[in-house]
Amino acid sequence: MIAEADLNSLRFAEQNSADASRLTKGTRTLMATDCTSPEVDSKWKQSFRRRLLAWYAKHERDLPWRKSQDPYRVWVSEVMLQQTQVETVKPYFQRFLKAFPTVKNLAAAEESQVLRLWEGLGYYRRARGLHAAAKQIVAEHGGQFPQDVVTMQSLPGIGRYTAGAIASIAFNQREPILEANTIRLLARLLAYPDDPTKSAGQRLLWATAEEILPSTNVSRFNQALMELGSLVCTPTQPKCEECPVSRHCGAYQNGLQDELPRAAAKLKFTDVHEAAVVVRKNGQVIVRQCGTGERWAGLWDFPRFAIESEGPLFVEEELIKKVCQQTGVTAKPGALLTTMKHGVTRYRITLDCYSAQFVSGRLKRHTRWIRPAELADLPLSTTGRKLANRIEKSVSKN
DNA sequence: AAATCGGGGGC
DNA sequence: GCCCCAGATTT
Repeated sequence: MIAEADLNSLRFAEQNSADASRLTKGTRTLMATDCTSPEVDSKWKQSFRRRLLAWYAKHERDLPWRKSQDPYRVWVSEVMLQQTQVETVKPYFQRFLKAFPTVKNLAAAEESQVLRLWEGLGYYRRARGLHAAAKQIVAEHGGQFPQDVVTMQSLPGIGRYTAGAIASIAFNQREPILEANTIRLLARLLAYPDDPTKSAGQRLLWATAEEILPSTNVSRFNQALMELGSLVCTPTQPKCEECPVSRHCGAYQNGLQDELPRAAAKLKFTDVHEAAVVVRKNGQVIVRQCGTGERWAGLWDFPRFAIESEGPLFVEEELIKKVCQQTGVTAKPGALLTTMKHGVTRYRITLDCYSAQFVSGRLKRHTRWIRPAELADLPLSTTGRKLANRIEKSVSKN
């Protein structure tokens, strides 16, 4: 472990103002504001670009969204890749593009179908935004994907990164990107001593991402940055001996590659106890569609709520009351079917799944009876799907 | 500036 | 268990 004093002793620490024109190599500043000739930093950048692109020519992965530069494909892939790993996205991307090959197909789709294909990817707001944006592109841009980043960022789900990614990757525009891989890579390159995800670091790294861009080949350059971050400049045990730009890297030159970037503060989890209830009547069960503003908006779910009370009797009472509140129906809770533990952002949830028998009452809006087999057509949350599969099994056994 | 939104995979 | 992931949006 390197002491904080060592990190702060880096030349970089003195330059914490957002000045991306100071790219460090070792302890020397290559782009000093005062006396360095423009040629030096120009050479540094040229060398960096050339080595990066040469490396990428050898190591570029064959990813499904790289088969063309169709902005629609790039867009869908970038949205799916937000906070989601490449390997996870691959099969979703293939299915999605098969179902909706063009922006017009997507715009014409039912939202439930879009969500069904998104099921399991998480952050379902992305799917709703993608669908809404597709409609907007058809309505306002004649089905043609907009080419400038400002217009792109007016579309739901497209922020600074995604706009820069589409503009550069699909249209080869000189627009910077900054995301998980390149935050890590650039933070090491600059030997940035603080948490690079905080606002000061973000300002600096965005400026750096812009500064190092070539004037041509931006599409490949930005992808190469991410690829290098993903394959070589990894979070732990970076493969610096394989890195084409280790000679440009402040962290490596100072032996700090295992210490940087500095980790973000850990967020604390809150334990929550929830229940989901399978209310049965005549071989059907109750599901409800989550409304706007709720978690999982647009998805369907079993009656589900937080459990406040302790002890089986009190819990049963609470189940009855909250099922009625949510569905309008009175039901008698039965067996505990299963318990699942899962995480939703900052919550650690213990989910108890109960069976219950319909007693009386009529369903509220956005709530319906359904045969378990038909649940296959509805978008559910991951835990909802697991529970649904369990029900179908027990039905087919009986 | 900080909180919120999910879920899977790696170690 | 904990860390991490081709971030965006709201407060």
